Amino acid sequence: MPELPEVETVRRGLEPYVAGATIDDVELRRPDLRFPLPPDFSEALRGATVTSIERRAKYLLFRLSTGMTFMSHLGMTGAWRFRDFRFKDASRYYEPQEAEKHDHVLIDLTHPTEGRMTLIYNDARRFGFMGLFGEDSQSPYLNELGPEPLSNSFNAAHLAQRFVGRSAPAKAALLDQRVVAGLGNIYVSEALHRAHIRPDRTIGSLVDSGGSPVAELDLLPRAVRDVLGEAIAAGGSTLRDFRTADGGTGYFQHQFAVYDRAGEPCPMPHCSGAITRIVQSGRSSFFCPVCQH
DNA sequence: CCACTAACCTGTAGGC
DNA sequence: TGCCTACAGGTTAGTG
Repeated sequence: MPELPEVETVRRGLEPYVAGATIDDVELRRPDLRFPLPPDFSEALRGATVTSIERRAKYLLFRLSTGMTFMSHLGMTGAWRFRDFRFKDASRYYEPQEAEKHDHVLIDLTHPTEGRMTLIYNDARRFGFMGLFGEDSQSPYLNELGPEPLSNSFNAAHLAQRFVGRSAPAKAALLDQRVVAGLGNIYVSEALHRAHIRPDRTIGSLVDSGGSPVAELDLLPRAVRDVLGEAIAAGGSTLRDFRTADGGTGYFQHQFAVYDRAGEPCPMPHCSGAITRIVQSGRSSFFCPVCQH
């Protein structure tokens, strides 16, 4: 499900209700997610106050008053939703409900002004996982990540340095979280289309003999930033089951230029191409064979 | 180090 | 309706 824009949408949805809230209780209904939960997981959370919620790449980071950080990765189908039975705002009232299928972790919270609520982690495929650490650098998941794509450290010079002399296809290189952190299958296709780079192009060809980025590679960081920024503004993309914490959907899927649009005309102005689907390392890529090279 | 495949797990859509 | 196959937004372990 979630790439960077969807995770950022979740973060923004949780923040007003979870930041400042104290964790009263943790219930593990099915703790065998992609990786085992830390043994002291529940104990570390119980009684702590969530001081802030941050995002790094596709990871949600709940900073705790104890100095620890509780990390959540949503995998393909992970979602956090509220079962909030005492919100002060009546328009946000949800009926108390029985746990639903694939509800794996339940966190009871009390917020000083918003009241009590339960935060529920649901994940049908259980590709999501959670972690607990004191410093980000202690987390093996975080400490090898490449730059945030919305930060200044993500630029063409960085990509040229990572791409020089390598034969991997552009698609695989941008999915590699060590190169740039937060892109997934949708936004790689969209960004490569904007930068006029075919997903099967060898990345070494994007660097000239002096080690400098060629013209298309110069376009790529801006293309990535633009598409992610627009997707965040649209609340992410809902293909099948992505939901914000209050049950809403994203809207960016209506603005896809290429993703899941095989056979449709290329939306690039003055381009006569038709969107084509190919499979790379077992996953779909979409591109325009006319304006991407 | 690099490139590629298989695996993890469940649900759904489409063909017959 | 049932059965079968293909595919799905991610990441890691294992293989050359």
